[in-house]
Formats: sequence, structure tokens, C-alpha cells
Amino acid sequence: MSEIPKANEPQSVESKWYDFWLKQECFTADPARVSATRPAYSIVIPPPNVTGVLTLGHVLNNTIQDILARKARMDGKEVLWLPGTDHAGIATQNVVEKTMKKAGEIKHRNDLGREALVAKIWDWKEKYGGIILQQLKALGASCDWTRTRFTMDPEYSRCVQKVFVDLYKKGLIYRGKRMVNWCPASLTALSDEEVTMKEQKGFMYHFKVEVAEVPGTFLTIATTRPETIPGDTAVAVNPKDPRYAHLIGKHIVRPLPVEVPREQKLIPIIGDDHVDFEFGTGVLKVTPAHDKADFEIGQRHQLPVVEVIEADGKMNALAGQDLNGLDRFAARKLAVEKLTELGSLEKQEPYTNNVGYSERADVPIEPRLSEQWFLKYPSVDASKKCVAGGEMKFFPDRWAKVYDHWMGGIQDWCISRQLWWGHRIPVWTAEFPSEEIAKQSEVLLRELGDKVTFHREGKKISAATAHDGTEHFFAMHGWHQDPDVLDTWFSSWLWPFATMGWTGDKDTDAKNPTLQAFYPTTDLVTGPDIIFFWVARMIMAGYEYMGDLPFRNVYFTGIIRDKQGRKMSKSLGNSPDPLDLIAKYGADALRFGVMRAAPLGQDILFDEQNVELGRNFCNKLWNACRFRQMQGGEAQGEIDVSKLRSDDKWILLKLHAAIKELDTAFAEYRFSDATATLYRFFYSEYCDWYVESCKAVLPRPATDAPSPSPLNGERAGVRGEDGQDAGAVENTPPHPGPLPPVGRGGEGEDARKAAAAANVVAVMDFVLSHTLRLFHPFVPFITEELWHGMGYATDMPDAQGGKSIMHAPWPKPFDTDFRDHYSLDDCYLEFVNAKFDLVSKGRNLRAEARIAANKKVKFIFKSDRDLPPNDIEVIKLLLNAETLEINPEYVPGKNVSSVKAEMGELYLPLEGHVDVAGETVRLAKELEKIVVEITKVEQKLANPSFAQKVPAEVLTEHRKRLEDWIAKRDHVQKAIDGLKE
RNA sequence: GGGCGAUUGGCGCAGUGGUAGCGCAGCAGCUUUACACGCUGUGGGUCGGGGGUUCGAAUCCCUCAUCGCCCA
Repeated sequence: MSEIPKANEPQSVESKWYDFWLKQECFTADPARVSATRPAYSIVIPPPNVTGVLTLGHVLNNTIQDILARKARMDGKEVLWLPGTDHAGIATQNVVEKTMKKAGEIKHRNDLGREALVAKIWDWKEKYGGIILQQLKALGASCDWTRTRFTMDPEYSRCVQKVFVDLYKKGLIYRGKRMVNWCPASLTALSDEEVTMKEQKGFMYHFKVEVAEVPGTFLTIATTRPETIPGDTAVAVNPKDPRYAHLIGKHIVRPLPVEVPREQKLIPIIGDDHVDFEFGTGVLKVTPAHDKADFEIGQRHQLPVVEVIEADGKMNALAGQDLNGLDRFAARKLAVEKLTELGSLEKQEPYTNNVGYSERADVPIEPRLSEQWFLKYPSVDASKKCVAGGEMKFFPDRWAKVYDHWMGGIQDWCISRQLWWGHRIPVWTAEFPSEEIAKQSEVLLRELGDKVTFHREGKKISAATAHDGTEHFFAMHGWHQDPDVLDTWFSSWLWPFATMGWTGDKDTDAKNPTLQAFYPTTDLVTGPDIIFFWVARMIMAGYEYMGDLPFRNVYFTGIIRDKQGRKMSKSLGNSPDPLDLIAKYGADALRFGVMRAAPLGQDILFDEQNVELGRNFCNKLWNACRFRQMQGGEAQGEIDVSKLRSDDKWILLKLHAAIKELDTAFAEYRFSDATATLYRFFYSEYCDWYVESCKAVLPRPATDAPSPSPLNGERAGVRGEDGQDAGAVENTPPHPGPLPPVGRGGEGEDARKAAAAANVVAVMDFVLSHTLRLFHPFVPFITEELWHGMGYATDMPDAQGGKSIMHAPWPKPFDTDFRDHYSLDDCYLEFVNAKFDLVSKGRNLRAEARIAANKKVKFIFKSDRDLPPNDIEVIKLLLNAETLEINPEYVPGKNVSSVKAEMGELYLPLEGHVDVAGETVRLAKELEKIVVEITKVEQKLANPSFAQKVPAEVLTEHRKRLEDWIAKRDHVQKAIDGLKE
């Protein structure tokens, strides 16, 4: 048999258990198991990009979901955590196109054509599409992988089409020529949400133009975009502006393009209320083709729309021969040069403004007039109400305001994209030779009934359909399908129900067990950056198509930043690969470290130290179990109430308190509070105090005894596929014989000691078996390993932890019966706390006297009460005392250091080598602090209105506080006097 | 310009009216019945500034400042 691993070895343990969970189908949700006593719990994963790789953001987000899912399983719920990926239109098409260009396979996507490129992307998806899901497995994510969905699965695509057709039928989807956000790099329209405003340093150019009708009169125009001058079709002033109002109706000479022969175009001066007096010079150049606000002015005044910038961001012939073919930014420079040459440019000054950038391609977007599909949002009122009314809760709740504000002012959603990868718009059009023939076709279409929705404009018919047969029909009869695809979010907004097999047919859906059991979902965990993109839209789709909200709670994570507070980015190189961290520290360590650093509603400053801390924590857990295991004895023996020591009751009460705290933390989604509780309970309460106190009872290990029973993976009872405990038969049983007799007392004494030790071990088992369960959602692998290794799984029914800790019941705070039975009275908390206060103060005395921690010394304790022998033993052990003399009559002589504790006074004779000067200084300092405190309390009590107005218990508390401080002062004073003698 | 959030020891955070706390880092000591990925002890903060309410303010109100996010 191998040596005891001194440290936890996550690498082998983690993959072993993940395989086990999969084989045992632990993550598979079965709607048939849902009942009144076994409620459903569901989460749908925010689908990562199919080409994505795991980032720390995913780690945070998915760890939270896993914690919720695992906690719900332990709460006895039927859990569905539904995973999947998103086709991510622009991002994915870009990746594949770029790769092919780099490899020299194509120069442009047109080299391949639509069908071939889409086929290539599918190949790519098949090859690399699963990567991120595999990585989630390394993290321990307990998703139901049998239900993995992709937004372009055939069934899912069918949902998208159905919804499109339905909204089209309702008149909410329409096609129109509008100003849209155009991405000149990706060559597609974008929604408003895909545009991020960035501050940009540029120039404000002031140039003058002559009024044609009044030669010699000039107007000065300020602009940041002189390259668009050739597209100007008017200049506008505010009709109330006394400087310019009289010029309305006249014309100016447009300086660009420079016409050859030189006959500059004249454009009108118009009056428009929307012109801001204050901005620039108060004269606005109007470029209807290239600016949203200008377009609206143009509409109001019937101005011509002159496009001078092409889709790819290059200037065209209408911009004049100087600018023609130049990129828009190069054109800006040249336009400035031209204005200078003409003597038109008056000045240019540095200017910072906000420019919309394409979120994907990171280039400035170009407002552009184009024909696109738009959606007028459905179910807006219900969607607003459910959040405002508290039916759906946001954590932290301030996001509810942000949501409400956005919902209050939403604009129609531009849903078409000029891409090939995605859901193609299910609309076919045909232009017929004559209106007559078109009308005949209408009759044919009408025969198709519900399957098709159409409308005719003259000779042209557009028809929308989500029906297989009709698609075929259209293809056969020479109709043309709209070339555009839908915005990716137009598919992901259906995620909560489309992933569950929604069809849109009421009868079918009513018989869909998954949908019936798991919709609405319980929790959604996502980043606030997609609150509009995704969350808000899912809510609207939920109401529109399911008649109900899609989730009850939304948890918004923070953003992961580096320890300097900068966002994680590839270019900064400050984004560690989670898989490297998992390889180095283990997934449990990464999970715990990240969760501990992630308070609700705050960004997370990531530092590898967090992960290191997580690893240390797991190691501590490992070793605490190892220590228990070294004691031998039966697993989870009976606890004999009559043998419970104060320390045993104390740790049980602390466990009870920890469970209560955890319940609160979970109810409020405060995960960092939960980890803080676990950390404190386990380190400070269990390891530092309780285990140490047990050493007063546990037998000292015989030096020549064989190695204690090992706790390692081989023995940890992984079951084979047949459900049998594969390892148990041939391996040594986990628990060796009874505790060895030790000590020199008689037979009775030995038996008594052994029984006392066995009882302490039983308490340890009780606490550890609870602790492992409390930890399991956070650190699933190590807890599963220990759960089996410690033998806690053995006596449990399969469904209650016998197979896996993930099905063990989540601990409940102890009820009155339990506490009565074990006489867990709060007085034990106070008593043991006081004991530990005494120990702390005694240890401090040792340290102040510079006595090495390993040196045994004599203490005298002047106690104000009788102490049971165990408590004396514990104090003695924890003080590392050679002897602990209990003497209520003790009068200290010279060279005795002392301290007043809650329980009484503790003395440490220093046997001659006391540093009188040093000790005097120390005590003087302490006295000083005490006096400050006394003054503070005295001042408060001396205030007449204090006594009058303060609640009685506050007054009593202050008086008691004063008494305590005075007693301490007297003690210290006595000690100082003693030193002087 | 509007809204939201933050500001507490070197760092990260908790603390919503009653003695300022935790973790990390620091310092000192320690192979002590598991764990040096550990143990013990310890120093360090007038709670961003100013004003107000109150017997009493990190906490409530006003105001200013700095940083961050969202919207226009």
C-alpha cells in the first residue's frame, strides 16, 4: 500500500470523480421525478460563443451556477442545469474567414460563396465547437450534458423561424429603410446595443463658407468630420438664433468637393429648432446620409440624401476626385488640407468626443441608410411589471432600476445582419411579370393556409414561412429568400424555452414534460453587460411565447479584473488561462479562491494568491480528515451524550451557527459571505480550537505503531458501472480496529480513556460529515473524495449520499429536540469562549516573556469557579503548560507576570529572568489604553441626556463595560506595583 | 448633461445608529499527536474632505472631491 499522501493531490482525484459522476448520470435531470416533495430547480447556462475558450469570467459565472445547482440537489430538488453554445454570428464568421485568409485559402468570402463558407464554418464548429464545454467539465460543472443545445440545432432553428414568422404576422417585424449602425469592417448593420461609446481625441475644425446671395458674408461651421462636407445638403441654424435667423432661405457655397471646372454647389440655409445655439458656432452642417440626427433634419426638410461613403468606409466618386477611393480617416486629413488650401479653414482645436464603436470589430461605426429588418418589442408591459413589482428579483437589486430605465425608452431592434453564418431570414420574395399574375399567385399562397404569411405590393409578393414543405415550394418556384441572417440575440432570447423543446404549438408544448417541469427556470446567472442584449429580451420573449417569466431570480456577477483593477484583456496579457490554474492548483482551489474574492455586486480583483489560498484551504480540509482518520475507530460511531465535553458542545453549537449563516448567505446570493463563514468555521473554530482541544483526550500515538490508515484515492470507493463498490473487497477496510489502549492506569482507567477518545472521534465524524456537505457546492471534488474516503457514504441510501455526496441532504440548523438531547445550551458557547480567552491571554504572556512556544512552563490560575478536569486539561495543553495549578488563594510574588481574563487571573512565574524594564513598559502601555477606554465610557455616562434618552439595555451595557475596564485597570496597576517592589 | 456604484489599516473587503472587524500581506517565534499549502503571538485605521441631525454617526441628511460603470 502506498504512503499516506501528506497533501491533497487534486489532479488525479478530480478527473476520477468527474468521470464517476458522468457514468452514474448524476447530472441528468428527469422531469418524471419532479413532485410536490421533490420540486424542480433549473438554470439555463448563458451560452458561450461556440468558438470561445474558457476565461476567468466563465469560471466565475459557471462556478456560481454549479454552486446553486449542487446546493439545490442537496436540498432534494430535481435539478436541470442546461448547457449549450451560441453560434455568435459575427464573431464566428470572422474567426473562420480570418483563418482561411491567413492560410491563403481565400482572399475574400466571395471566393467561396455563401454555401461553401457556411459549410466551412460548420466544419470548424464540429471540430472546435465543443472546447469550451469540455473546459467547463474540468471546472466541475454539473450540467446535464445529455441536453446540450446549440442555437443552430435544427429544432432550435425551427423555433427561431417560428417566432420570426409569428412576429411578422403580428406586424411587429417590418422591413424599412432607416439609419442604422453600420460596421464598415464586418460589413453589416448592428443593433444599438452592439455599439459602445468610446471617448476619442480628435479635432474640431472651424471653416467658413460664403453666403451666395450676400457676397462677402461668411458663416463659420464647426465639425469633427470635414470629410463628409461633400455629402452636405444644407446648413441649419436655429430660427430663434438672432445671429443667423435672417439668413434662412439663402444659400451657402459648399467648399467641397472642389468642382472642376470651378463651380461650387450651393446648398440652402435652413431653420431647425433642434440646432443648439451653444454648440460650436451655432451653424450645423447637415449630412443626411451619414448622421442619424442629420438624417432626421433631412426628413423634416425634404433634403436630398447624398451618400459619399461606401459600405466599406471608403469615399466614393460623389466625394470628389480628390477624396474618391480614400478611407474615411485618410479622407478627413485630405479634406482638411483642401480647406486650408482654399483659405476656408479658420482653426482646428483639439476636441474630445464620444464615438460609437462596433463592439465586435472595434472600429468606429458609420451611421448609414439601409434597408433592414426591425422588431417592435413584444410584451413590454408585462416585462416591465414583473421586475418593478418584485415578481422577478435582481441581485443586486440596483440593476432593476437600470432595466426599468432601458425598458422605458426602447427603440425598435434592428435584427438583420449582412452575414452568412446564422439563421437566414425566412422570407421569400418574388416579382411577377404583372400585377395580374401576382394576384393569381396570391390565390395559390392562400391555399397554403397558416403555413405562410404574405403581403403583396404591386407585382411583388413577400412571404414568410417556417414550414418545411413551403420552403421547398418557394425554392422550386424561383422565389428568392432574403439574403440576410438574424442577429444572434434573436435566437438567444428564446434560450430558456427553445432549449427545452418548445414548438409554439400549444397542445404539443402542454405535453412536453421538460417544459412543464422546468419552465420557468429558477435562477439566471450572468454579467450585467448583457442585461439589455439578453436578459431583457429573454423576459419579453418569455412572456410573449410562454405567457410567463423565464426565470425568477437573476444574479448579476461582477467583472473580473486584474489586481490593479484593469479589465482582463488579451493585449495586456493579464488574463491567466483558467486551465493552467486548474492544472497548478486544482479546480476546487480555483473555485474557492474566486468565490471568496467575489462579493455580491462588486467587481472581482483577481490575484493568483486567491487560488493559492483556495489550494491551502483544500489541503487543510484534507489534513483535518486525515487527522481524524489517524485516530482509527469505527466511522460515525454513536455519540454518548453523557460523555460530551464542553468543547464538544461548543463545536456543535458553532456548526449550528455556521449552517444558519450559510442559509442566510444562500438566500441572499451572498457567496463570498458563505465562503467566509466556511473558512472561519473550519479554520478558526474546528481546526484551531476544537481539534486542538481534542488532543487532550485522544491517545498519544505510540511511536512504534504501524502507520495509521491511509486516506488515498485508491481506497476511496469509486463504484463500477454495476453500482458495486469496486474497491472495497480487495482493499484494506478504511477503519482499522478499535483505539489502542494507552496510559498506565488500571484496566478501568484505560477503558474510560478509550471511551472518551471514541466519543470525541464520534463528534469529529459528526462535524466533518456535516462540514463536507456544507463545502460540497464550493469544492465538489475534494469533498466527494473525502466523503467516500472517510466512510461517510457507507451507511447512506444511494439517493441520500450513498452514491455521491452531491445527493446527501444539505444540513439543517439543529432543531430543539436535537439541542435538548445533546444539551446544547448557549452557556457552553460563553464558557468555552471564556476558556479560549484565557488561553489566548496566557499565550500572550508567554510570547511577551519571550518564552519559546515549545518550552513547557508552569502557570497558576486563580479561578473564580470550579472547572471540570477536562477543561483544566485543555487549558493546560493549549498553553503548553508543564503544570497548571488551580489556586483561588494565590498571591503573586515578585517576578510573576499576570493577566486578567474573563474566567479569572492567570499567573506566569518568570523564575528570575524577568525583564523588569520591558515588562513595566508593556504594562504601562496597556494601562494607557485602558485609561482611554475608561475616559470614553465615563464621559458618555456623565452626559445627563445620555442617561435620560438611551434605552435601558444600552445604559446597563455601558455601566458593565466601565466596571470591566476598571477591574482591568486595577489588575494592571497591581502588576506594575508588584514589579516595583 | 442624467443615473448608478465605490471611497474603512499596505492590499482586498465586511460592518446601516451604541467598545471599528475579517482575510491576505508584514513583523517575531515555533518541526507542537494532521497540515510549513502549517501553528502561535503581534504591530498597523481620528472609516475621502467639510457641514448638519442625534445623548451618541463608518452607519442618517446636505455638500464637495476622486475613481469606475451605464445612458444621452
